[in-house]
Amino acid sequence: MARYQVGLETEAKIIDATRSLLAEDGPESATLKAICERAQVRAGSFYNLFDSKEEAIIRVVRESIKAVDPDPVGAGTDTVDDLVDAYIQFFNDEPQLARVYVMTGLSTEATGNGARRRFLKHHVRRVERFGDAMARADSSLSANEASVNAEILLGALDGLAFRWSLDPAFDLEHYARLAADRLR
Amino acid sequence: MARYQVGLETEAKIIDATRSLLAEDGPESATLKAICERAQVRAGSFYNLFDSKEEAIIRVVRESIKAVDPDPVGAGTDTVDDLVDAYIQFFNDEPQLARVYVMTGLSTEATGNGARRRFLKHHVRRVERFGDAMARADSSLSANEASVNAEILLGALDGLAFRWSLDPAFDLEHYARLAADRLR
DNA sequence: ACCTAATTTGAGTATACACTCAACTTTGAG
DNA sequence: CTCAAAGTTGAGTGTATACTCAAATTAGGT
Repeated sequence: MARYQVGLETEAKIIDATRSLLAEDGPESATLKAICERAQVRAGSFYNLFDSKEEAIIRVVRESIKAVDPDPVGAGTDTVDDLVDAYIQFFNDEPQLARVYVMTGLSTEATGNGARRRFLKHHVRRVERFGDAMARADSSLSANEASVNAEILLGALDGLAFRWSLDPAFDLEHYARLAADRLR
Repeated sequence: MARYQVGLETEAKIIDATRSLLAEDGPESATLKAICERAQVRAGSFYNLFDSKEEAIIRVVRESIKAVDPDPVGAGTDTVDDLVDAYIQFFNDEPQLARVYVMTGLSTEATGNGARRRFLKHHVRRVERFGDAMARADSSLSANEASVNAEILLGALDGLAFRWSLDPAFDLEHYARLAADRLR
């Protein structure tokens, strides 16, 4: 039989609870008890929908990784500015997911050891996209040079994003644009 | 009565064990059991020397924060290159501590909530030092401009260091120098 | 209205964790 | 050598954690 509406809603409540907990205090605080309390659900209900706590956390982390780079199969038409704008917009529009991205992406806990590999793969993909955009903008750039430049720019963006996660008052948008201008 | 030699040695063994565990797998894996096994010490001995597991971890984290910026009361004579060199040297000479610096600095777990504040304070101090060096090198720079530039350069360095922690084959030295050249 | 499968419940299990302590051993200054 | 303090031991405590399951309830297609 197909799934019921209530089940889908419960699932959404659990994911919402997990996301907000991860964003507020990191993976350490996203215990089963905390998730269930916030979602207004009992443990048995959780395990009727998820195989493990990890599963819920990984879903949120994947969601955040996906959100930072919304169109990974882009036809290769976006500019560096487009990509930087998308990055900034992600932090403006989805600060909760953005915090999850920085905290769990950078922490390698709670999501087990595979998280490192997954995040690295994601990073390599992004370097490619940025590198392609850079090569398109400056035809005198070799593919390798473009890739190096992309690596540096992405390093700077991620470093500044971490800085923001330490102190939400940090004007990420301002600094990210400055960094992008100088590392073009 | 003064402390015995054996006690000091045990303390060192515990700190060594804690540091290597933190460097290998992050704070999550640095359990009391793991620390004691690696240090070849029983739990009671640990608690004869440390008030809590936290204490040992914080000692190592402090050690790493200190090592990244060895002379914070410098007489204001170092150049940006000096500072970047010191950063690179830290990662070359003390890769274990460097991993702890990146992983725990960026993760905010295991060391409680105060870790964020402490790390931010440390960061602000470093921005000042880099900013001062930049202002010294280019007298046309206002204090504020120098501080902004320092923030961007440090963001890039930290982002690239994180990249290295994901993949030890990443040539941090190369990229860090390139970033420093372009963000001077 | 009926009936099956989806969903919920909450008490219960197993385990890993940080930490304690009373008895014992070792250290090293006098 | 003596002896008090420093250090060690390891079984034991309490607690938080992730996870289970049989029984009860609810959803929704027919």
